[in-house]
Amino acid sequence: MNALRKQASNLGKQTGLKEFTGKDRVTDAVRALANFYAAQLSLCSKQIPTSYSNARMVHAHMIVSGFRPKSHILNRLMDLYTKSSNLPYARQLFDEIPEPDICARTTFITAYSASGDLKLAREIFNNTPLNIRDTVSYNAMITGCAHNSDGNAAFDLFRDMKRYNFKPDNFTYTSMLSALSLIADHESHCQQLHSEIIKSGTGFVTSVINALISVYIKCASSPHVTPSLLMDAARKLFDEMPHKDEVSWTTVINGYIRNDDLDTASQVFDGMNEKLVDSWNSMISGYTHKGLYSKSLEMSKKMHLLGIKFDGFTYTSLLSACANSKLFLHGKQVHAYIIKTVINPSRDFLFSVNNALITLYSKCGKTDDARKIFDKMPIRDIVSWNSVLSAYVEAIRIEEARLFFTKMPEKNEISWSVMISGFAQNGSGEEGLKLFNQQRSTECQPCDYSYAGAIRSCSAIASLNHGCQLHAQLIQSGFGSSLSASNSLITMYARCGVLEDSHSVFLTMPCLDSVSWNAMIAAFGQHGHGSRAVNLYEEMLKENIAPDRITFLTILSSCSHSGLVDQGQRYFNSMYDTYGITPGEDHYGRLVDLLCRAGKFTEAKTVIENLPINVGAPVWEALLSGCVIHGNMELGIEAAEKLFNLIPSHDGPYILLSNLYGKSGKWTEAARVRNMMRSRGVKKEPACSWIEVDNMVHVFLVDDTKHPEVSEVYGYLEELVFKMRKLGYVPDTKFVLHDMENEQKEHALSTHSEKLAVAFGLLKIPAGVPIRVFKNLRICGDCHNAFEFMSEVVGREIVVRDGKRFHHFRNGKCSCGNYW
DNA sequence: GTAGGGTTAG
Repeated sequence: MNALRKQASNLGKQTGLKEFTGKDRVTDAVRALANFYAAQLSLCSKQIPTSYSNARMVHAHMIVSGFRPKSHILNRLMDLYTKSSNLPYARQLFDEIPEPDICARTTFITAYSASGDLKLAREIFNNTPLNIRDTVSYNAMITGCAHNSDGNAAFDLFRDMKRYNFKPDNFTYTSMLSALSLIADHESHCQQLHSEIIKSGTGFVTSVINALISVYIKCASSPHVTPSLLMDAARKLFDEMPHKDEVSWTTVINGYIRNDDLDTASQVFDGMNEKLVDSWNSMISGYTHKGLYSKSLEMSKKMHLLGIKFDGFTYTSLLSACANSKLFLHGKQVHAYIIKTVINPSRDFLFSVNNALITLYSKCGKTDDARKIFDKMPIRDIVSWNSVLSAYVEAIRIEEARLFFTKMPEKNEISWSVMISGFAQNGSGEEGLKLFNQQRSTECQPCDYSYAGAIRSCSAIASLNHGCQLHAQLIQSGFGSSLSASNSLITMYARCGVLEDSHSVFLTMPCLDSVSWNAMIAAFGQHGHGSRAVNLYEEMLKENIAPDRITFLTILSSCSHSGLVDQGQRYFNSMYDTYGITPGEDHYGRLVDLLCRAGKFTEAKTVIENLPINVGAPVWEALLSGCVIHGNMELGIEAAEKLFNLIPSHDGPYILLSNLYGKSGKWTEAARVRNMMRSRGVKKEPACSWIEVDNMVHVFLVDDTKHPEVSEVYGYLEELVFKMRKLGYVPDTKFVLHDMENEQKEHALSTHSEKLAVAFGLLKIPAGVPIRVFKNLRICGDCHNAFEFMSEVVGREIVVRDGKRFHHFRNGKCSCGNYW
C-alpha cells in the first residue's frame, strides 16, 4: 500500500497534477491512480497515430505498479486494443485478471465478438460458471452471435438461458430479433417471438418495437412474401408506438428506401419534428444507394444550411455520392471541409471517411492520390486495403495491383474477387483462372463475384472448356442465380462462339440489370445478328430499363456491322435528346464507323468537323478503317497522320494504312509504311499480313524465314494453295510475296494469311467434331470470302473468332450477313 | 458489463 501511495505521489510530481500529491489515504491514492490511467487512456484514444503503443505503455505501467484495473479502465484498454486490431493484447489483459467477475467477462465477450473473434468470446462465456452467469452476460453472448451471423447459436443460447431460469429482458428480445433474419423459416419464428414479447411485458419498450419493425421490414424484402403487407405491419407498429426515438424513425425511413419507395421515405422524414443527423444520414445514404446522387448532394446542402453538423456517416455517404457521379471537384471541397473542421475525429470516423476518400480519388482517376490517403492513414482496415486494390485495378495498373495484393495483411472474398476480375479485365485470363484456383485452396472460398471474375477470364482467352466447367461449379456452389456471375456467362458464351447458350443464360435469369441487357445486345451484335440486337434493345426500352453509355456503344456497333445506318443514327441522336447522355469520343467513333462502313464519307466528315469535343483516336481509327474498306486514299492518309501523332505506339494505324496503299496497288508505299512502323519500334508487328487486289493476293512478311511464325505459315500456305487450286478456287489468282527486306521481290508462292492457313489445318479435324478457330488476328474481307468458300467445299460449319466477334460459316454463307 | 437504425471495398 505504501508503494502504491509512493507511486501516486511520483506520478503527481512527474505530471504536475495536484490531485496525486499530498494524499494520505490509500483509497484516495488508488482512486487517483485509476483516474490517472483513465485520463492517460482517453488521451491515447485521441492521439491517433500512436494510440495503441501508448495504450500498451500505460498498460505495462499498471502491471508494474500492481494496479488492478476496474471495469471502466478495462473498457478503455479493450477499446484501444480491439480497435487497433490488437486482440492478442486484449487476451493478455483478460488473462492477467486473477478472478474476473461477471462484469469483466461481459466486457471481454462484447469486445471479442465485436472484433469478429466469436470463438474467443464463446470460450470465455463457456468457462463462466453457471452460478455467476446472468441475463446481461447471456445478452452479450447472444448479441455477439447475431453480429457474427450465427443465428442458430443465438437461438440455442436463448433456449439455454430460459432453461436455467434466466429471465429474458428487453435487451434479450432486441438481440434475438436481430438474430432472427439469420435463421431458416424466420417468418414463423417471428410470429412466435412477437407473442412471447407481448406476454413478457416488454412489448411497449421502444427498443423492442424498433427491432420488431426492423424484422418486419427485413421480411418484406424476402422474395416469397407480399412486401406491402409486411411494410404495412411495420408501419402500424410504428404509428402506434407510445414513444418514437431516433432509431424508430430511421428504421422506417430506411425500410422504405430499401423497398424502393423513396417518396414514402421522404414523407416520413418530412414528418419528423426534430430531424437529427441520423435521419438526414438515412436520406443521404438512401439516395446515394439508389443512384440519385444529385438528391443526396441536395440533402447535404440543406442540412448544412440548417446548421446540422455532419458526422462520419454523412461524410461517407456524401463522398460516395461524389465518387459515383464523378463530381471530383465537389468531393475535393468536402475533403477540404473535413480537414478544416474536424479537429478530433474518433477512430471509426477516420476509417470510413478515409476509405470513402480513397474511393473518391480512385473513381475520379486520381489513383496516386488515393494511395496517398491510404499511406497517411494511421491505421487501416480491410476496406482501406481493398479500396486501394480496386483503385489499381480500375486504373488497369495490374502489376501494382498484384504487388499490393500480395502485401495485404488479410484478404477477404472481396480482395480475391477484385484481383481475379482485374486479371480478366486486363486480358490476363490464365492468371485470373490461376488465382481463382488458388483461392479455392484457401479458407476464403470463392463467392459469386470471384466466379464472375473467373468466367470473365475464360472470355479473355476464349476458353469454352473452362467456361463450361465453371458454369457447372457455379450452379453446384449455389450461386446459379447470381446476377454478376450470370452476366459474365452471357459474355463468355458469346465470345466463345456459342451464341444460343449465351441467349439461354439470359432467358433463364431470375432478374436482369442493365449489364445483362448490354451483354446480350453485344452478343447479338458481335455475331453479326444486327436485327436481333436491335429488337432486344427495343425490348429493353419497353421494359423501362434506361440505356447507359455502354448500351449505346453496343447498339451502335451492332447497327454498323449490319449496315443499319439510319437506325444507328437515330439511336445516336436519341442518346442525348431522350436520355441526356453526352456522347463521348467512343460514341463518335462508332458513329463515324457506322457512316464510313456504308461509304458515307461526306456525312462522316461533317460529323468530324462539327465534333463538340477534340477529335480523338477512336474517331480517326473508324475513319481510316472505313477508308480501307472503300479505298478512299486521300481521307485515309489524313486519318493515319493524325493517328501517328495521337497513338504513336499502336500498330493498327500502320497496318491499316499499308493495306490502304496495297488496295490501290501502291506496293512501294505499302512497304514503306511497314518499314516505318518497324523503324519506330512499334510493337506487336505481325509476322504476316496480306491483302487481295484484282485476284492477286499480296502477302507481307517480317522477313523470309527467320521468324518462327513465318516458316510455320509457309508450310500451311503451300498445302493450302495446292488444295485450293485442285478444288478450282480462283484459278487465275497470282500470289505475290512482299518481302520486307527486299521489297517488290515477287514470289509466286502464297495465298492468304496465317489465320486462313491455320483454319485449313483445322479442317483435318474428323467429321462430327466442331471446327472452331481461335486466333486473335483481325479477319479481313478476302479471308472472309475464303472461309465461306471452304465451308461449302467441306460441307461443315467453321466458327472463326475475330477479336471479340465470331463468324459462323455454313454452306458458303456467314452468319454475319452483309458484314463485309 | 448487454440492444435497435444509418457507412466505406466488387
